Amino acid sequence: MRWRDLPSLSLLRAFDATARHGSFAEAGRALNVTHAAVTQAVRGLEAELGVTLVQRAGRTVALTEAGKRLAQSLGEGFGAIAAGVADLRQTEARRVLRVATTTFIAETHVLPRLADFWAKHPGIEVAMTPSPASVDLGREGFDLAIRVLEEGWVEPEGLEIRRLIRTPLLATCAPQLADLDPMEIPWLDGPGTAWDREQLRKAGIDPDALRKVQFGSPHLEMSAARQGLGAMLATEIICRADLEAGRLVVLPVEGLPFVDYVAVMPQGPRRPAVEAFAGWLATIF
Amino acid sequence: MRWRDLPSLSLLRAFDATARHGSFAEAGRALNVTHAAVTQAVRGLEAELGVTLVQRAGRTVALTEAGKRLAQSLGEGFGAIAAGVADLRQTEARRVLRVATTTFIAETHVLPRLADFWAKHPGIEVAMTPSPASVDLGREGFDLAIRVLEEGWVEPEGLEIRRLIRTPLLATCAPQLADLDPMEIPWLDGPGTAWDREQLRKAGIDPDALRKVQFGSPHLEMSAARQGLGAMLATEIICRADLEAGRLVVLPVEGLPFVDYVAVMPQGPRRPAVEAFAGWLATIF
DNA sequence: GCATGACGTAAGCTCAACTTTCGTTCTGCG
DNA sequence: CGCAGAACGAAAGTTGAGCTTACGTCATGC
Repeated sequence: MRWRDLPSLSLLRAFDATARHGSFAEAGRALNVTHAAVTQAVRGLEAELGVTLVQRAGRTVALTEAGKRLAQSLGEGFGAIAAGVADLRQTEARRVLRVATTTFIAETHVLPRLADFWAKHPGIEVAMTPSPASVDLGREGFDLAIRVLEEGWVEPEGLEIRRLIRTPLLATCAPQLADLDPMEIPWLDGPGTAWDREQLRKAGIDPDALRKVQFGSPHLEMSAARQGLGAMLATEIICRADLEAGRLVVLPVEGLPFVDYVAVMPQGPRRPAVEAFAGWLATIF
Repeated sequence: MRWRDLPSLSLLRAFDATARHGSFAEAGRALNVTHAAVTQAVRGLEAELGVTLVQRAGRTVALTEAGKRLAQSLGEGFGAIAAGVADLRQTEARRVLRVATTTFIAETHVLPRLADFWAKHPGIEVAMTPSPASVDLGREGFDLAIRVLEEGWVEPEGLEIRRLIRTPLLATCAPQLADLDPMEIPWLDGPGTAWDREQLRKAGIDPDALRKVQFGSPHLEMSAARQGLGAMLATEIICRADLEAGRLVVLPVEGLPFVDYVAVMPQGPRRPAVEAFAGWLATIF
C-alpha cells in the first residue's frame, strides 16, 4: 500500500459524497459541513489528481468520465470501511456485559436492583457471574468486577477502580447471642474465610479458639446469623436492614477495618454499555 | 452511507497501517509520520469504538480478534480506494498529450525539438495536431494549444494563456527581390490569409493590389520566399535563421504589430504531463 | 553494560479543513 | 417582471485534529 501517494482522505470523502448526492450542497449536508467546504475539497482533489472530476454547469453538477470511474472505486472502498466499522459497533453493542461479583454483594444489593438497570438501559444484556477469587478480568473476558477491598488499597497497573461506597466491617449476630461471653459465641464460616480470620486476629480475637460452623452461601450464612446460629463478619451495608429491624446486633469488637465496595474495570477503551453499568452501580449504594 | 457515525478516517488509516505492518513504528514510516502519531491515532480509535483493537505486549503489538475483523474490512476498503486512485493516475498519465498548433511554429520550432522533450520526459506521448482555427480546447479534447496572438490580447474566461515569446511581425523576401518597387513584389499567400491581409492593410499596403501566389503549407511558403518567388509576412523568430544567413531580408514595411507566441490551456486542474510540456515549451524559445 | 529500537506519555505547534460572509446565477411563482 | 429560494463561487478568518518534539521505559542483541 502506497499511502504516500494517496490524496488526503477527506478530499476523497468529499468527492465521494458529492458523487453520491449529485450536489455540493447535499454532500455538505451529509458530511455535516457547509457547501463551501465540499467545493474546496473537490477542487483540491481535482488539482492534486490533475483531472477534472466534476462538470459545473450553472447551479448543477455532473461527474466527468474520470469522475465516474473514481466515484465507483471510492464508493466500494468507503462502503467496505463503513460496513466494517458498523459491523464492529453492532457486535460490540450486542455483546453481553459480563460482570464478576462477590456473591455477598451481588445477592443482597445488585441482583434485587437489576430490573431497574434494565429499565433504564433497555437492550443491554447483563451476565452476573459470581467469582470468588480475584480473577484476571481481561483474560477471563469480564467487563467489570464488583469487589470488596480493605481501605487503603491502591489501583494496580492495568485496572481502573472506582469506589462505590465505604462501609465498616462489623461483627454481628442475633440479639439473643449478644449477651454471651464472646468466646462462647459460635462463628459462622462463609466464603472468604482466610481474610475474615485475619481481621478477627487483628481485632484481638483468636479465630482458632472459636467454635465455627461452615456455610457455603452468603445468603445461607446471613440467614443462619439471623436465626441465632452464630456470629459473623459482615459489612454494615449488607446487614443494615437486619440491624435496623433488630434481627441482628453489632458485637463490640474493636479494630475491624473499613472496607470499600469498588467496581473494577480493565483500563483502556470501554464500550458504552460498561460505562453505563458502572455509572448505574454508583447510584445504587 | 452514514458518514456522520464513521470515526475519523485518519484514525482508521493509522490502524490499517498498523495492522498491515504489525508495528506502530513501521506504520509510522509508511504513513510518513512519527510513531507517536500512530499510537495516538490507534488509541483514539479504540476509545471511539470502545474496543481494544491492539494488544500491546512489551515492545511488540498484536491485533485482538475485533482488531483483526476491522483490519480486514479496512484493508479491502482502503485497497479499493487506493486502486481507484492509482488507476485514475495511470490512465491520466498514459493518455497522450494532445497539442493543437499553428502549422507555422510547429514545423519550424516545436517539431525539430520534440526529441529533446521526449528525452527529458520519457513516457509522455505527444500528439501534435495542426489546427488552423481557434478551436474549443476542452470540447475537442486538446490539452494545450500553441497560438499566435497579436499583442494586447486578454485572457478569455476558462482559458489560461502563457506567453512564450514576443516577436515582431516582419515582411520578408529574398534579397534579389528587395530592391524592386514594393508594389512589384509578388506576395505569397499562406494559411491565415485574412489576418495577414489585415496587417498589410494596417501597414498601408493594399493587399488586393498585390500579385499573390498561394501556398498550402508554411514550409512550402518559406521555401518559396527563400527562392525569391515572393514576399511574405512572418514572425522574426521563424525567419531569424534565414535572415542571419542572408537568404531573406526584411522589407521596410512600417506599422506591423508585435505578436506573442502563447501556450493556451483550459483553466482548472492540469495533469503533470501538460504542465511539463508547457514548461518545456517556454524553454525552447 | 551499552547501543539499539521498540512502545508510552505529555506538552505544544501548525496548517488543513472548516466556517463565515458576500456575490452571482438560475429557477419558479404570484 | 420582480422577488424569494436554492444552487455554486471566492476569499478571508478561525480552530482543533493531527502532528512533532522531548523525554521515559523496556526488551533484545552484541
